[in-house]
Amino acid sequence: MADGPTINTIAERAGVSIASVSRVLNGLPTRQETERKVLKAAEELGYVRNAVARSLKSRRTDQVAFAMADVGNPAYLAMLRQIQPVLKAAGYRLVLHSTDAVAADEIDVLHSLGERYVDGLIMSPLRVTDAHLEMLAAARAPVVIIGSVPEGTPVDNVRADSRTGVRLAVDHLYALGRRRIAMVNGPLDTVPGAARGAAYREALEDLGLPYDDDLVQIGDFYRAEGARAVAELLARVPDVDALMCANDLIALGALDVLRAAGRRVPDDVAVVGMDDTDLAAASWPSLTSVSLGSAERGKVAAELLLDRLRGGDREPRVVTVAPRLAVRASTAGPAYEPADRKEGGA
Amino acid sequence: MADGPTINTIAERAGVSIASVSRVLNGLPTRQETERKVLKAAEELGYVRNAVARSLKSRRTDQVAFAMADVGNPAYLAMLRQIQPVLKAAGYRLVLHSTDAVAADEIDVLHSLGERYVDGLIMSPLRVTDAHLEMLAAARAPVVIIGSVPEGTPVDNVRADSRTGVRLAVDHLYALGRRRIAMVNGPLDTVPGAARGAAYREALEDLGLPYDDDLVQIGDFYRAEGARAVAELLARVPDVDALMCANDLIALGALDVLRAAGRRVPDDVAVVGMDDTDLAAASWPSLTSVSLGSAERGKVAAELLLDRLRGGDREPRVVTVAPRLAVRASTAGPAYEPADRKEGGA
DNA sequence: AGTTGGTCTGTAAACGTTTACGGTGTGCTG
DNA sequence: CAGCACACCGTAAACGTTTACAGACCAACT
Repeated sequence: MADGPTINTIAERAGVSIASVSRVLNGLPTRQETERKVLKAAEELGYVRNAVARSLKSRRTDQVAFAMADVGNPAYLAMLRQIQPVLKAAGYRLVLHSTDAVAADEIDVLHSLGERYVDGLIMSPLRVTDAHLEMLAAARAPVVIIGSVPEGTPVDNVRADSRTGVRLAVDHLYALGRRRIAMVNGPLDTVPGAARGAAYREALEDLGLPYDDDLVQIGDFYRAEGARAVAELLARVPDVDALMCANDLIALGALDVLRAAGRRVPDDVAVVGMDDTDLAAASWPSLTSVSLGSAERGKVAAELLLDRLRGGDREPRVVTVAPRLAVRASTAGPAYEPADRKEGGA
Repeated sequence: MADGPTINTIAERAGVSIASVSRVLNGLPTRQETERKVLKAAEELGYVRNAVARSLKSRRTDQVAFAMADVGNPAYLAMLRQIQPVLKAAGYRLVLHSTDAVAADEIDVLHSLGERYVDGLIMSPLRVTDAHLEMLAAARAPVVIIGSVPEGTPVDNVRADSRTGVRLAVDHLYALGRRRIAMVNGPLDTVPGAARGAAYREALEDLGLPYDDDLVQIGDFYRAEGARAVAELLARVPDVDALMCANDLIALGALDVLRAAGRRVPDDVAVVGMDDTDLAAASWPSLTSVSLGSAERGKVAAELLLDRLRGGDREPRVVTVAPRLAVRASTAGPAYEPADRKEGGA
């Protein structure tokens, strides 16, 4: 691992100045003869341009960071899957941060923008505190936030619409004739928990269905917790005929419990999940799920950032991605089993 | 986004030289008074050290790259999940490459090591060509390969053991009394396909079971392809009582077809997948699957790389990670349904 | 008082590029 | 043949750090 050749080494060997070498390497107009000598020397030496030195001079790194709350979470992975190719196509490298859902880590990432090791940042914070807003206002590089940020914050912003998402699901269940539609939610002090709970209530009201406290069960966003919550719910309101779950994992837990209790899905109880993760198509019965467009949000975020890196000095933009209901067997019956999707391999 | 303060700005404001500023900022011994002035100025200016300039001088970037074949593939994601925290804890940033399973892209990544934008690389190539070996021999930074690499290649190497993995599964099926054990494989010209096919044959021989061409069906590593393959297989050998699938997705396809054909799992036909992805625990019945230790391979690879970055100049090391059989309901029956795993949320 | 030793600080070079500027040589025109 | 325009090239500065080296200062010793 001896020291590699630099532009100086080439200059010596080719008998020209470093300026000429640089010009050739950057495709600036040069006499053929010089170009030939330089390229020959570079080739022979196995020269590769030092990205760090170039960055120092050019004040750009061709790197973009993506800070996700949790490397394990399928929703963020869906974003990552879309972000990666967009950046790659534009010639940027991707630096990945996992903030482990810790606000302090998110602030750290924003702070580290000052180190200028990336040209921009896409971040999906799980909650936006005042400290976040302060750092965002002072950010030393363009930032795109996936999630909601107050009006007036000087960053581009890509939002989901969980309210409409929940409504799609509830309307769907209503259309199928269900009238005792319960909600199995995660903690209400989380952003998604609160939003989805409120949206459920609204959707019922708009349909003219009574809101019944007994039909709401709070657990957590995990499979086992979801199962526990559904078990309680079934004991309390045996006549429930549909479950709106705040999450695919909760919904999987619901399927476990319903199966154990001998309730048929969807005949006796219909089940809807949220996030439309890979798990939804894999479960059995396959799970109807509300997609909040993680994938698309990732793609849009990457495109917004690229746009800004290309110099757009326009107003901060807000894009809201429309939710979509993926109807499968857990509400619509076996005819909706997806058997023919191509999914990633080996 | 005005130009940020540099060490020079601080020096001026504090009335000292840039050398003193640097010393204070790096915790080298300094007179209290100087230290105070510098820190005060830095604080007031909101100074953040420029990572690029520092890297140029120090010849290290505190970045490590991970090149995975496919951002969508759960096996690589499992590696990523382990690699990320290990690097983060050691103070390294993670640069993520997706090579889209294209050999030329992998070569590109190896080549780009010469740009010195990272201190090291973890790579999981889907196949190792001569071009790979050449680049590896000339690599300008430490590399760890996840996958197999010939003896004598000067890089650390973390291997799976799919042969033993397949044997674990086949032995398990045999112990359950199955004697017509079929294999549903992916293309034989892929590395995993070939290895798993050969291992299946070996395992049967060692158990004294006859190898029967009719019991082998080639499809592809996707769910729909798996389903198609299993349908053909069932038509040809209706008395099959166990399916060894080369992949979890194939196995999910198998479950689809068996259900449609009215065969009970595992009573009539037992099913085993490979890779032990999240999908295995989510499906119903839950899927017995051979884990080839993707997660652990990622972890070990990260640790090996860190070790080398810390200066170890030792021989290249080879670590083989032992496979593990995750027994679930698709072979062992409902008692093995996992109902209580905590999995990632929101 | 002159040396010694020690602590702290400043000057300047270096890391490997890019690029503004001015100099050289060529070929042309008058 | 003098003069000019032009194409090409080299010198040197700059990007923002780290660090080797030497200078300045002070206290203490002979």
